[in-house]
Amino acid sequence: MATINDVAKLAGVSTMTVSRVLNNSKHISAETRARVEQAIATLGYVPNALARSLRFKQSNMIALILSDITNPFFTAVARGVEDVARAHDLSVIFCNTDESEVEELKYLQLLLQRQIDGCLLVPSSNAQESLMLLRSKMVPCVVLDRRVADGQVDCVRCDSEDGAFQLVQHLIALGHRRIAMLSGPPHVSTASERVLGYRRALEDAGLPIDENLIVFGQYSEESGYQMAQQVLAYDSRITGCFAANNFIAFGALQAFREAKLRIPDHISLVSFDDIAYANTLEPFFTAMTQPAYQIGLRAAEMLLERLNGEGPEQAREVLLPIELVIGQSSGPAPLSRV
Amino acid sequence: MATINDVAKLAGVSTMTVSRVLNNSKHISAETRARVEQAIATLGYVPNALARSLRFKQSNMIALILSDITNPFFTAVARGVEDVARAHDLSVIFCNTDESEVEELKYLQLLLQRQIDGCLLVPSSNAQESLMLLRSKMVPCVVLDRRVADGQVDCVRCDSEDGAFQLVQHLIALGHRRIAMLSGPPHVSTASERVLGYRRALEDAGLPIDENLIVFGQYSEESGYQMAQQVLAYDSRITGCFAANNFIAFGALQAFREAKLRIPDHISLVSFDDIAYANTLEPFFTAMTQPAYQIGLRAAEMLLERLNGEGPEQAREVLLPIELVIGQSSGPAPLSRV
DNA sequence: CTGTTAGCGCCTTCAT
DNA sequence: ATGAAGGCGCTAACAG
Repeated sequence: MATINDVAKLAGVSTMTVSRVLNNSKHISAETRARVEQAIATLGYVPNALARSLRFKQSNMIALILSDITNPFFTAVARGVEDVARAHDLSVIFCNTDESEVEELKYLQLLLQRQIDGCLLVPSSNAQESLMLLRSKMVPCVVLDRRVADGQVDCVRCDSEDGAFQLVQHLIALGHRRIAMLSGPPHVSTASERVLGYRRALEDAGLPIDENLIVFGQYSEESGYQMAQQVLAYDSRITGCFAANNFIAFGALQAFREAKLRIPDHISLVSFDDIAYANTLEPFFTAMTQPAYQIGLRAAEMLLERLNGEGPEQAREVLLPIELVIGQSSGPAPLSRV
Repeated sequence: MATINDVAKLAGVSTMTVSRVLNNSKHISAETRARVEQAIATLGYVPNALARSLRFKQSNMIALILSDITNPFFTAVARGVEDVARAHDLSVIFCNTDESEVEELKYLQLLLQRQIDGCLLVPSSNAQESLMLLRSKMVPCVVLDRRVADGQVDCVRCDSEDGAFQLVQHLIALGHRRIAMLSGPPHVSTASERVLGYRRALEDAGLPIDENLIVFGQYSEESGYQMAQQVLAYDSRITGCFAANNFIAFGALQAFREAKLRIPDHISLVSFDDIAYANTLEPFFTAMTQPAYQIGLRAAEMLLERLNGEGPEQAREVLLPIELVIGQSSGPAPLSRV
């Protein structure tokens, strides 16, 4: 790979002159500039951004750490991030933690070595270790999707508790009384808050809460499948089910089908999801939809502000609106169930 | 951020000694090593990978260039790539081209500046410009999902023509005679090859080919929607439809629903997709499924080999198996249609 | 076992 | 308008 020196040699100038041409410095004679540009072209010279980064102590790379890019919700988030990044010539390094705090910290270590300028983080837990690490290295960070105890970091997310409340209220309004709650990892804020919303909706309606109908697991299809089976084994008469996310909902769907439970005739199933996937003409899932793309976009923009030293001193929390989309997976509670 | 020099000073040794400790060099006294490690810990020192890269002329970063991470197929590919990369301490920079060759080249330029070690590319066209650029810079590349004219590059993909052939054969076996073909961008190999397979299946069955039933567009929902409408406007009696990918299928689904066409009673709809999304108990879409995750995995492994200077001299082409999954979106052709 | 020198490619500072 | 020197953080090669 040709270096700036090769260009300089070929053009018969000093490296500084080449550097000036590259950076559009004013004080360059048109003739020299032309000669340098000629040399650049013939050598196919490409500036070394690593060397540049070393000088400037700025890599123009940011990290996107999330649990699983395979989840359409996070995919949309990632796309929002990438669109902003591209517009600013930032490169995005992406990392899947699979909700493992250990993986998250391992990644962070690697990313700090790579001198990332900033970090977008979907925290795998509410432990603040990652945030403290980033702060100790003065690397700006914006937390996405989830709440963290730490009060000093920007955060873009939706109101999980309220969303859960509305979803369960929807089921209650349809006449459902025995409603299962299949949630994610308890240390993840969205999972615990959705349970809180579930509880509040039941209490609000004066309905009893059966703790055995509340199950925590993983945000995965397998886990959703297992949780649904577990709940059915405990009480086959449930008529409603609230899955804390789309993967859990798919898993539950499987379990219900295998149990010969028709949706929504025998059982209603509601969940959280990305808005894009629910926005069809006749959505199947009744879901609380979140603007995933916007979450990524907004978070990336906020990170950019921090990188530029802009924005208010204190941490900001942005709550993006959610919307209940009613699909075919929820309907009136059946009068009786075996 | 503390540097290696700060550590050296604090430990009262030279920077080289610190470097040796960091790289687990043998010839270090236990006592010195301990002192250095102590200094590293108290300073919270993190080695600068950029400086290291500059020395080694190796960044340990690879690029993943694809059309749209939002497509579950590519998401699964990305996940496969990332899993391999993580296992080898490589970082993945990801880029969406939206099928634009211009974007692709712009990205490539940026990535070359960042000194990526290798590139995984879902080419936006069969133009070889990108490949020639990479080759001129000696950056190894593996092409994913699509065929390119260039015969000197490793490629991991599925057999689109054969898959299309089987899908259309499936429709024909069900009695369908008037089958629409909604494809992607004509310069993308998967799009053109799926049309070829479509043609071959019809010819094989001795059925006439109506060129007006073959439409090219984008691999997007909107485009699928429009193409379906266009085809319906031309001939409302079609009973079968082959969408070249999942997004097109979704768009077509919308259009058919709006036209009050029930699936599969009035019209059968088949497409290509990722295997994970079709592998449910009762899949809705009849689809030719591709092992997306495996494609990413395999491609990343092949790239790794190239990075290590391994593998055969000449280019390899890996064809991964595809599988027809029959869902509820295809059924016997109706006897008559309005 | 440890230190010195030099250089990866680039750019800021100071000369000319 | 152009060039020379020096250093960003790191390590290979060579001392000692």
